[in-house]
Amino acid sequence: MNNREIAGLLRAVSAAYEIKGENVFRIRAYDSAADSVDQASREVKDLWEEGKLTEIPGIGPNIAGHLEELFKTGKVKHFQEVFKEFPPAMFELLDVPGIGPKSAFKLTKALGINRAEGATQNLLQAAKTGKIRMLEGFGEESELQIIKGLEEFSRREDRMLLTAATQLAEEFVSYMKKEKACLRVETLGSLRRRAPTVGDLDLAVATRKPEQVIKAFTSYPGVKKILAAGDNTARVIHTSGRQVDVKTQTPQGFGALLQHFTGSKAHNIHLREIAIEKELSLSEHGIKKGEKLTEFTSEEKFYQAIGMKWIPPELREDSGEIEAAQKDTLPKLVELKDIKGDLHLHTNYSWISSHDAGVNSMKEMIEKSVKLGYEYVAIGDHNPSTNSYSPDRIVAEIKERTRLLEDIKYSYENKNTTRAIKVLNTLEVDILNNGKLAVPDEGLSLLDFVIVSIHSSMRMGKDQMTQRILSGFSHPKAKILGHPTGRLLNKREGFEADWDTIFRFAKEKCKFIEINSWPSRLDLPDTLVRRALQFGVQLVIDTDSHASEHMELMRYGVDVARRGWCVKSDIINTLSYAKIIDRLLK
DNA sequence: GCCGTTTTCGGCCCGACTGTTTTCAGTCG
Repeated sequence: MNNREIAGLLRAVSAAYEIKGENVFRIRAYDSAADSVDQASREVKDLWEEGKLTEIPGIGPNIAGHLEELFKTGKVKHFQEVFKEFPPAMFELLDVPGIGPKSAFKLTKALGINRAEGATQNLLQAAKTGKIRMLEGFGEESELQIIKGLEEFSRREDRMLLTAATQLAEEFVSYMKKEKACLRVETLGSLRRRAPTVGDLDLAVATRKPEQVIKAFTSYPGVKKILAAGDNTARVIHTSGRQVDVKTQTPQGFGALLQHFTGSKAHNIHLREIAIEKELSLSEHGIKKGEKLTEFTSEEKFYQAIGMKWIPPELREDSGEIEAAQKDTLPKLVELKDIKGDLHLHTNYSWISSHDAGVNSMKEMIEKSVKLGYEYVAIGDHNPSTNSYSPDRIVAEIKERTRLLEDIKYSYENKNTTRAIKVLNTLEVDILNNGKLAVPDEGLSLLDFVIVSIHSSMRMGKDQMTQRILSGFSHPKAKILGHPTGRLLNKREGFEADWDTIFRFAKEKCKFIEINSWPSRLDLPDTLVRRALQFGVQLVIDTDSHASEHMELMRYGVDVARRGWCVKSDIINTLSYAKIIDRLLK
């Protein structure tokens, strides 16, 4: 059972307890345990094997005992006992927008929908035949809401990639900025925290005329449906099917609004607990002491008022940032402008490549690097296909490519102008199933360094995969482990490996782990980035570009690094050329 | 059910919006 499934189970228990009228704090305990599991940097099952279950915040002796039983026997008797009173269909409805535990229970019970299979279809059928409006506590409006909710549920897509969310946000922000009543417009939520994927889009507007802002927002041509519109907030569905929320606040109170809706939920709950000790109450309106509300124009002042430094949004996940802000020990996070070169690119160089080639020439990729103001760039490609070439031929191909690159490189490295740039010769080389590299030593020796990656047999067992990676990574020329977990957001989980062992190895052998900036990768994931830092590992942020314009995606890799608490010195491609070749070529 | 550098008992985050209610419950973030 993976973390997502475990979190789902804990949420189901919470829902069941809610209907049973259990103690609200017990209900909340299961919810917060679920959130905590969702956010864990390691598999909960692994932590259990190491006897560290209760080190997960929100998991105490009781839930730990249940999870222990789950891992040992595959089920939890107590949970099964709890679930027994409820129609299995109920738990299927919990993910439908607008339906919470109470409604899910009432509906399934009253309509006799029992089976989990087809639960949502059966509910839709009941709604469309007017059965729901007859039930006590429901009416015509709620029946309509349920139909809408079910329709949204059935066509619900994955969470947006951060790139898509950024674009959609820009569309709304530029529209809202044209409305005179909007004094400031900012993004909120997971987008502002630069999370790898974003569910709903949240916007904040500073205004003295909220009604005008809400009107402008809900009448945006890209709005397909208005879900809610109050005095100060509104919620709509964009034509793309995405939900977009707007919240308004006066300029005097804008800092508190930004803070509140940037979240995360766990971060805010922790802040409010701290505030209570100071007899303060936090909300999106400001900070209350007794009945007296103090407003804040900026987040900096808001955080200051509760005794801590301003916290960069990327860190607001309640994973130690609040304590660090109180002690003024927050890291100075790496920034895009610190990056001095891209080390993982692909060109259209003509050999039969093991994987997709790029679309631009070596020269075009170098030109783009110059435009981005880089000091150096490593020109790479996938290794020649082992299916199409003999080992000798692979070496010959690399010789030929190296010769060509030397010529191009000469013209750039000797330019006595601002267009000068240092060029490195690299390849992304497959780590084969047996742990060997897909290029013979003689071929590797022609290169400055290589990036080694897994592109096949990703379902290998954890121990075998770990050994495979260590074996490939241990070659003296192998300096960077590319897109380490192999995950593809919304498509494929990363493969299993013992990351602690790999990080320990990387630290000891002076090897580097990649943060791949490709929007559907963002790999190493931020939680593992933070883990790597604990082992003293240095990382490299690359774009893995297959076209020159992809090189502009570097900021997304920087986002990941920032969420992983990286400072400049944790990232090797912030180093000068003289220093980085010392790391890569030695 | 969790948690503790004042506590191992007695606390536990805050508010907006909606619909179906005659004053509040449910859901959401």
